Amino acid sequence: MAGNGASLEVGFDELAVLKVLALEGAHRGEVKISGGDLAADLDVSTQTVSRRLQALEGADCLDREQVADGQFVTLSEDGVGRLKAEYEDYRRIFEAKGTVTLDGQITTGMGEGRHYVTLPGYNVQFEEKLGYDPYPGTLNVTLSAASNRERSILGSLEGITITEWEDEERTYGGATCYPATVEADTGPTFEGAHVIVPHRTHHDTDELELIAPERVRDELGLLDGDEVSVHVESA
Amino acid sequence: MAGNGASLEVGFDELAVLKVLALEGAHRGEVKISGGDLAADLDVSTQTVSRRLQALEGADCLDREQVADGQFVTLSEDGVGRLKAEYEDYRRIFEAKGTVTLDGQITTGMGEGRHYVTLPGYNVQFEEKLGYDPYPGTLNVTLSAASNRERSILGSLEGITITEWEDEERTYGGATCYPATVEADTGPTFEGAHVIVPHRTHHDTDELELIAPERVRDELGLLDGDEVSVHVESA
DNA sequence: ATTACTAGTTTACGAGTAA
DNA sequence: TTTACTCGTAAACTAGTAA
Repeated sequence: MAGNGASLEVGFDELAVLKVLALEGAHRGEVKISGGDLAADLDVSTQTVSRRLQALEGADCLDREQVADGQFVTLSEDGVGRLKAEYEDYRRIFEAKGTVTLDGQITTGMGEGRHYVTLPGYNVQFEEKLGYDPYPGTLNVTLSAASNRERSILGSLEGITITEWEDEERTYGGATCYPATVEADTGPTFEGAHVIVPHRTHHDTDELELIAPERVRDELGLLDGDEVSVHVESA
Repeated sequence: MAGNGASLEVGFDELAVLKVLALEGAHRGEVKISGGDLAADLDVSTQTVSRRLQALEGADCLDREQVADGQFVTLSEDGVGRLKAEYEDYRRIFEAKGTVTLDGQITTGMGEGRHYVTLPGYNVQFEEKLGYDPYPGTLNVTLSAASNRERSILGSLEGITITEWEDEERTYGGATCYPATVEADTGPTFEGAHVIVPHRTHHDTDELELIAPERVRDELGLLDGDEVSVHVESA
């Protein structure tokens, strides 16, 4: 925490400046620009551009060499990295990427899965839409911190929708299924499972639930705590 | 200018919200989220999230349906369009796009090109890196307003770097070359030329300089004012 | 022409509160 | 729990000036 002068934070506004600079080629090498040009592109004042460039320089996102009528700017590795992270986000959004791999440990759920999977309103849909009658129980995986952060990528995949239904007593919420392959840390894999994501569930869980025609635990010889990789595909 | 309540402008901060929503799949259909989750993702307060969602809704970037414990959000065509525009920018930056076409009129430069092209420090590099000894002179094209705006895309193409050099008197700056094909308005084309962009040049010029093994003007029968399309490729 | 400082104003923020 | 108000404060903006 060196006592740097002012706001050296790189927010979305600063990122926009980086992007414009990269569009001019500053990620590839030295590019000459003037604050006025940037100001016009970004629709802000030249003073604001000046400040944002200082912030970016202070955050080691770019190097500058000022001359009489402008400045030469080169994006640093850090700067390009930030842009690349944004780019990766947009790719995840628009290029329905084929697969996502999530890592975690086998865990024992609270038995809810077993109950729900056997309910007729769901079971009929599983047979119809997934093509099999699931083993009465779910394989639960506690995701690693990194994978849990990636969990949201599932939303960008094509899923198989299980619609909500009701009986005389209550309503049962819908869910989305994604084809998945379970790979045990020790080598063997199980194909033909599905990740099932209930629509009405707390977002802040780090558990992934899967269903399959057979009991995956038995097929792969999995015990609680065993590491697995779940390869999720687009439907 | 309808007297809308407050700041309905969609800035980069609001765009960031759109992006997070899209990562959750909101560009594909209804997605359930809570302001708190978004606030955590974006590292801002829930109040700010609330305000930004209102701004995005006011700008017709998304539709919302609020329920007791959160809200269902769907990105509108407008909202997805804004994200797509961003994505296109990032693609231009990172996916060295194959070709760019710039249009303009043939013009007579100030003869500087002829002088520089023949200097030994450059000539040696041309032979080595481009594979030919250029005709002693440059083909100058005054770009149309639209093409001049696209000129910056060149920076995102892979180029061939001509390094700076010096003699006893002074230093000669570097440049970047891009393979190019010149297409005359009348039909004939010349392949095997190169756009040359000096590193130390004013950004605000609307002239494009090309070098080639032969005199392109003669090969294509070009006169000042003739319209040409320059197809620039990635090296 | 630039860039960047200081000063004054506006805008955006987050805490608290209500529904 | 939610979402969205009000309100006091803090941050960011633009205008003007200097280098």
